[in-house]
Amino acid sequence: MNIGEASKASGVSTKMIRYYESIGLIKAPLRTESGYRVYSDNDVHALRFISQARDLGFSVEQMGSLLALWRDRSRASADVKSIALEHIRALDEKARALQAMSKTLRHLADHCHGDDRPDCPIIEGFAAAAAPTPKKRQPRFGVTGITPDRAHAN
Amino acid sequence: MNIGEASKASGVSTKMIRYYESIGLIKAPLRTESGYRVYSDNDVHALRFISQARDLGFSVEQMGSLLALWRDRSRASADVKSIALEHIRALDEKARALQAMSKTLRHLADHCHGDDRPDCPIIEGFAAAAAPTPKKRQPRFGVTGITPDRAHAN
DNA sequence: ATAATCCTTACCACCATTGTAAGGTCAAGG
DNA sequence: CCTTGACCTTACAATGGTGGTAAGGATTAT
Repeated sequence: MNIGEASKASGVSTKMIRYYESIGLIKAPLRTESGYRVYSDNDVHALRFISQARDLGFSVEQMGSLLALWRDRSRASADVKSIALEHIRALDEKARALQAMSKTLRHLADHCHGDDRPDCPIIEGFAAAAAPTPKKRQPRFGVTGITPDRAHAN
Repeated sequence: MNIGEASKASGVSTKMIRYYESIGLIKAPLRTESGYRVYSDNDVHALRFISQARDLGFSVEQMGSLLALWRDRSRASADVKSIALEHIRALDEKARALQAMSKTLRHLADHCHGDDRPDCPIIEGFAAAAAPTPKKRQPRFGVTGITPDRAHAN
């Protein structure tokens, strides 16, 4: 299986497959005479694993630990479990934060008339809410799906 | 107010303030004789607005639209509302996915012996789960709080 | 044989953010 | 008045993931 097929089979772009290899997240596969990477079903498996974990919000770095455990089957499954539990906690926490955001937003939206009067509390809420938060910003979040109408246009 | 004070007052780093200015998200402030940026309370307000929106997961691009609405109070609040609603939807969806993930992980963890036998189903579950998802990857998520033990070490 | 499609590497761009370096400015204290 | 330290200025690099592009070789299909 060459990289294109592996990509299709795993849902990971060829770009990212090579990238993951380059940072040592996956091991360098064998090559054909002519230098083509050759992947096994197992590799695809790993890629799908990665894709999955990525979707779950694991950073590439975090996946390193997970993958290490996966690869080295002799590692104690207790390790896996504890890592997983830690992730679960982080996951839940993130979901909670997300819902809090949603709730805040919804609350504001509920009090926004939705007509053409410019006194929508969403914006006031935004502007007024936060105490100067000197907390270090988390890695960005990007809940996409909003069409900005004039961003960067200045 | 110079940039440092504005930063402290708004919770936005001086770096980012300059960055936001450079991409036109905020307007270039007046300068002193010697070139120092001078900010007003209003500017701090806007910065806090940005900080807030950022925390809620709006991308800088998205904030462009929000900010435009904020600045131009005559714009229909319906615009704001629809943007917010769309964001809420995305937020909820993400939270849902996160919880599904957490649930899966927890389920797997529950069936992981936690001893030193290497047949922990977490990893198998991960690897097996996803159908090849050719969906374009969302901006990353960053469920932080896990210490990778050997990432990148290959 | 040739064309189309794939592969390879090597770059560059993006976003949001932080860091660093080299220099100018300001306020306080000696 | 001069030094010191904290601030400001710009400019440039790096980060993590990801996408794009280009130049050249390999494979496949016609």
